[in-house]
Amino acid sequence: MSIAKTYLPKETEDKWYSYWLKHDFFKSVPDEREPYTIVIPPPNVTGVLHMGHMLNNTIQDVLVRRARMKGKNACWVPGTDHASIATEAKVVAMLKERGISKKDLTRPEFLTYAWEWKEKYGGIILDQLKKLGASCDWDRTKFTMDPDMSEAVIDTFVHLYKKGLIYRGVRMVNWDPQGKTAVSDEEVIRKEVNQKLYYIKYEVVSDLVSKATYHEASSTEYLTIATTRPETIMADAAICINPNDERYNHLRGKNVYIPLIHRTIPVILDEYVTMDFGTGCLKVTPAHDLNDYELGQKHKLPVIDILNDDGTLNDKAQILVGEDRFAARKKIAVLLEEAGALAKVEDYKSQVGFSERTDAVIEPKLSMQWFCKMGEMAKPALDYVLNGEVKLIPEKFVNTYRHWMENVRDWNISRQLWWGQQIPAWYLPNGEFVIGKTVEEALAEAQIKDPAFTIDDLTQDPDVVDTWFSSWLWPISVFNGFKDPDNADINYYYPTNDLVTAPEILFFWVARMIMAGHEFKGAAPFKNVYLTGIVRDKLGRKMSKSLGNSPDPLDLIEQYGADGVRVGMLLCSPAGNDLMFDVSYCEQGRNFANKIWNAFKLIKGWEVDDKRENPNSIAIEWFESRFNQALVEIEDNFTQYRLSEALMATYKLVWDDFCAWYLEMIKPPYHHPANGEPYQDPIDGATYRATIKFFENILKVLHPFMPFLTEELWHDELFGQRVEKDCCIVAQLPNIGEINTQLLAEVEIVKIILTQIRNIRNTKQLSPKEALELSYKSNSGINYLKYQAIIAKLGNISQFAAVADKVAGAVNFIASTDEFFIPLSQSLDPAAERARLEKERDYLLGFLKSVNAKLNNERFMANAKPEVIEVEQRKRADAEAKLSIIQQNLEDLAD
RNA sequence: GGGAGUUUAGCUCAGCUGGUUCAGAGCAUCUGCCUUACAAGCAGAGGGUCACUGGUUCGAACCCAGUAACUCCCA
Repeated sequence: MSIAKTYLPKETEDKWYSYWLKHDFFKSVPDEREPYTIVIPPPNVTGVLHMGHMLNNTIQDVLVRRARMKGKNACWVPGTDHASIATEAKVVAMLKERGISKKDLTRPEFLTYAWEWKEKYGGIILDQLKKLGASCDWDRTKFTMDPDMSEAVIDTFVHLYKKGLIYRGVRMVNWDPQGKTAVSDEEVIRKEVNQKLYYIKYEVVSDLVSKATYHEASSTEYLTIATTRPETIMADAAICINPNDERYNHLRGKNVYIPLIHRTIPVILDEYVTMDFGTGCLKVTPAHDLNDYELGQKHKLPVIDILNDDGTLNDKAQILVGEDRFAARKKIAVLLEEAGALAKVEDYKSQVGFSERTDAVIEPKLSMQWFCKMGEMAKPALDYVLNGEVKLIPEKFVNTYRHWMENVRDWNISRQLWWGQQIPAWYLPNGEFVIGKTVEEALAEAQIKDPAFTIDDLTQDPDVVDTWFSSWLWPISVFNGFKDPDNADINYYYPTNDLVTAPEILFFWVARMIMAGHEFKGAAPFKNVYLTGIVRDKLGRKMSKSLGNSPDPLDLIEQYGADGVRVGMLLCSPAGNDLMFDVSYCEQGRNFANKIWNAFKLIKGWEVDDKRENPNSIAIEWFESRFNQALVEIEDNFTQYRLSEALMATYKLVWDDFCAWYLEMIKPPYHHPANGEPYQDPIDGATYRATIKFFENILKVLHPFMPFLTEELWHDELFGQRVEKDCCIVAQLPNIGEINTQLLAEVEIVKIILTQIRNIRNTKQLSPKEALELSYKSNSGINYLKYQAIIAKLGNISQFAAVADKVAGAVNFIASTDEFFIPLSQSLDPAAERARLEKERDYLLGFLKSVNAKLNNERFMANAKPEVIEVEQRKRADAEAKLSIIQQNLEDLAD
């Protein structure tokens, strides 16, 4: 059977993924090995795979696969979160399509539909991850609303309530009128919006006579306020001026009428008001603005809420009742105009909050919510990061983290939704509430207050807790660490090792997981947090569905293969930096896979002759050293979580060192007899076996990056018979062996010699087929005879000899401090030769000057470290040696 | 307005404690090659005022101060 000309991912990916699954290679159970654990950042059940997931999960899979190959018991726990708001919105939309309205359903009916939806769509994203090669232990797949996970949430709520860390209070919340729920500050996206600033005239109440009995136009006085929200004037509780603002001295202690509704409100004084913004008069609307609320509290102003939950005006507004807030804004502007109360309208830009989930404009709204106190919990969570027990990668995020934790606000954990864990609070007929894990427990609590209470007296709070209130428990709850806190899994896997996530949720999620870890396990949930960047397009725009600038990850896999895409993602993803993604990176990944495939094809095609001598011992020894050197680099990069650099080191090892140099060195030559068929020599057994060993080791190193291709090749008969469970995925990474640094350095010089020879061929337009003669004059003491075979083969050199004197009339070049000569039939161009030599001489003279400047500087000699001085001296010696050669050549040219 | 970060080749990025021939890598570009593994390839080459201005130092891409542009977070 002939081997395909290029690597064909489609023929291998599904095959090996099923094979891995069938043999339980992803499965982890506690044993005596060291554990390596990652819990997946659970994607939303509403989601489909996007480029951010691709990046994030590629990184996790690379880390997990590598740990597995280092002999650790690797466990990657997958799962999804229930995403209250997003999912409820999806379900509501689905019902609407079917002509069902949420408000016609009971809570259990609605939840039945929601679970149906989750069962149908909730697993899509996990199935997509399989295409990428994710080696999760699927038997451990969790969902944040699994019964045990929900139980942990409720237990936690009760626990924190009893500790006094959860309370109920009226607060100004970010209200999403479309989702009809409060959202956290972090879920509000601020955008600059073009608005209008309305200048509205409030009539000052005359203190002489009541307006009804005595009205004279000339005596009417107005003050003007500027607002972007004229529809809220009906909720005004006061007008505030700065006590230092002399313009308004005369207004102190007075009252004004709200236009249109003619309600009287006082003028109050507070330094909070900015004198030079607008008119310097501020309308105070405690129900509809956070700052106004605080101002209202301070001055004991009434709170008049004129908005319904859906953003329409209620009857407290008196006018425009039932109108949407934005429609009301337009209409009231007209009404004010007609009433002569609108002084002017200006264009104005300001920040407006939008709901991350529904994109509705957030309405600040007072409501009764449940809160979790953060202050006490933030302190230890900050310490874990500051003292390095939890490492953030890259480190720059420590500052951001600290800033947030030092200014943390209490966490509003209630959501006015049905999809999620219902808050375990029950209200009594008198308005008091009790907390209990179950209604029975709640009843017991209630009966402490009054033994007469029965279950019928209890009404459960209809709200659910925030989804993050589930996911902050994730690293503990996936191992059943709440119900059974001493079980084998949690004891073995917790704390986990690495968490890979986006910086955007450093606070929402990472910080809170650390808090929960401390509170419930007394230990941080992970040791390292690797923060990935945001995937952007090459214009730097964030990839999003609405922009349509995001490729479909599954299409990419289809086009470039999973391995190609994985390589492509990693090539452009330094930790913590956004990455400018472009499909050309995947193309590079695919090309790399193809390169490896072709190296395989080459080796596969060789005929072996065990009777032959091994002519390649130097090449083999060299590659072995080079391979070990690369292993050190790669290990070092992984230790520092520099995954793209680890990949690049691997890439160069394979492409440059193995394919371009090693394989070319050992490749059996072709012969083209004058009469007869061309034929290739067989390869000797020693070289063949060494090469296969190298290749197998390379497959291991590549495996975490390119699992499918490596597994496919691993099972080729080239490597002998494999038993069923002998797979690349569970192979152990090679140990780092000896590195012969002298050999490595000398081969670098040999490479320079070969590059020079090729260069000469190029510039002199000599065919690679035309053999050349090479002689050399060694000053360095390098034994070039050792490398004669390699130089002869790769340079197509027919004669290679040491000479005592320079060869006249030959092209020459310098490698290290040694001189090389190639006699050519064509004569040299002395002018060009001179120019080349002079250029090189000038460079060396300049270089020497700078080195000498250092060495002749007393303060350098006094201050620099001895090894630095040594280096400088060697630099001088080398430069001087080269210069003398060039000088000599120039003189000879002059003769 | 407050805080953090970034700025190095056409693009994406390395450059660790200031000192290796230090100005690098990959991609892209250019030139020449269909050379029996690979044109998704091979061989070679070009490409940079290290954002700008000062300072510290024997020595600065690196340390300090200021300036500019961009990004993010908070208000």
